[in-house]
Amino acid sequence: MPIYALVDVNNFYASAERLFRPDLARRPVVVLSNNDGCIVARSAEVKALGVPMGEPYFRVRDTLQSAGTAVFSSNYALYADLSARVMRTLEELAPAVEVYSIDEAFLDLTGLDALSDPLEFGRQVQARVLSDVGLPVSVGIGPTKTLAKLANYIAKQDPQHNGVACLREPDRRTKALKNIPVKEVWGVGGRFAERLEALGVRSAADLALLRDSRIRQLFPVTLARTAEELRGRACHDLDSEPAPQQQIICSRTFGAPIREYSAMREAVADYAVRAAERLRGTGQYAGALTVFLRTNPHLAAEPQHTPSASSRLPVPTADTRDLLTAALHIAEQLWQPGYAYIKAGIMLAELQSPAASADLFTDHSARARSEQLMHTVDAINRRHGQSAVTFGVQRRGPAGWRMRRKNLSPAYTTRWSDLPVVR
DNA sequence: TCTGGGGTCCTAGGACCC
DNA sequence: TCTGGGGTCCTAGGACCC
Repeated sequence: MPIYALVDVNNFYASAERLFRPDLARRPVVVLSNNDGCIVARSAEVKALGVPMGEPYFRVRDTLQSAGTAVFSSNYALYADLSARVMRTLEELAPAVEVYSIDEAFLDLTGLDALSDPLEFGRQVQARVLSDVGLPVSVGIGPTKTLAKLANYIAKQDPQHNGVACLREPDRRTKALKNIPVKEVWGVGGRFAERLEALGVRSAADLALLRDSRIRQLFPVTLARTAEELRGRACHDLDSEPAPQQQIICSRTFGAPIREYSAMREAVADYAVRAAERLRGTGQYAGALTVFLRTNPHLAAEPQHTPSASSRLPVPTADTRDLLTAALHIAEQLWQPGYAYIKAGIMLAELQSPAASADLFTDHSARARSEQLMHTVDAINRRHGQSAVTFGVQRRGPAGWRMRRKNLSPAYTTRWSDLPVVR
């Protein structure tokens, strides 16, 4: 029988901010989304205040302030680096690891000796990550990924567990699942939960007991798999080598609305350049590109415009110049004066390997020159900072549309000038 | 004043083909 | 009044995840 663990970092972004700020150990901490818009991470103290995940910051600003909360803008350079360190440690502890998100990983523990005592194994994982990286993790263990996720939920729910729980034994499982709202099950979101509750399915145990034919009749097959996993039969294998990415999206809300095309052009160019960098990072070429613009949907009284358009690239490419040309061409067609746009974005699709996109008519020497140039640009920017080399249409320096990040912490671990100093 | 960003999978329905 | 059936591909929308 397979056995999985789900390990995740507690309140990851908030814990990451605390790592280099021991003075914040007992203070409430929140981290905001891009543009300092929403709450995306909360320390335990903030959760206790009843501040929900995803809440717009301006609505809870006063509450947070009077509790003496330390507020941070998202610092992805820091989180990505710490995430990589956590994953490296996990890879030393388990034969196979699937990095599932920036702050969590599934471990395949099948056949591991440590499993005679799963809880002890979980405690070892906690201790190792804490000593290697300095971050607190929780560990859930179960015979399927869905049950490992649920065990992780239980581990966090009840302080008695100290962040480790196991759902391997069938009879313990039946009891535990009764107390878990169906909404907490991995794969059951708000919509499905509502419909399930209308059918009288309130707990994870209820879902496990729901007849398979009934589920398939009313829901997509994905939910049938989820229920099967709750019953202890694995439908999802560990995916330690994920399939190549299918699309790349680069989009941002602006720091202030854009009313002039010249500013939109700068923004779209900026996003296209970033999307292209990320594309090259995957080693793939893009065959199609979409641009979208959006006004502010929260301002119902204002005129709304949310145009988008795609085009297939003449030849699949990872060259920033090609992607810029295509993106700006579309943006120009989408643009209509008289609107206050608050967001724009680029999507790259039909990603494919360079080999797959070459044919009889491919100009291989032009391709080689393009690859070399882009490689050089990327290398310089990696070494000297993201905008050491920019393209003509990109704006250098500040602009009103750039994202707000008022409370950004230093890039402690990835930039020499930001290295923490001990006095 | 202030409401994130980046992904995947599934399904239904239309277009098209034989 | 009559106007098949079945297959494949694509797209849009909706659901989920973090």
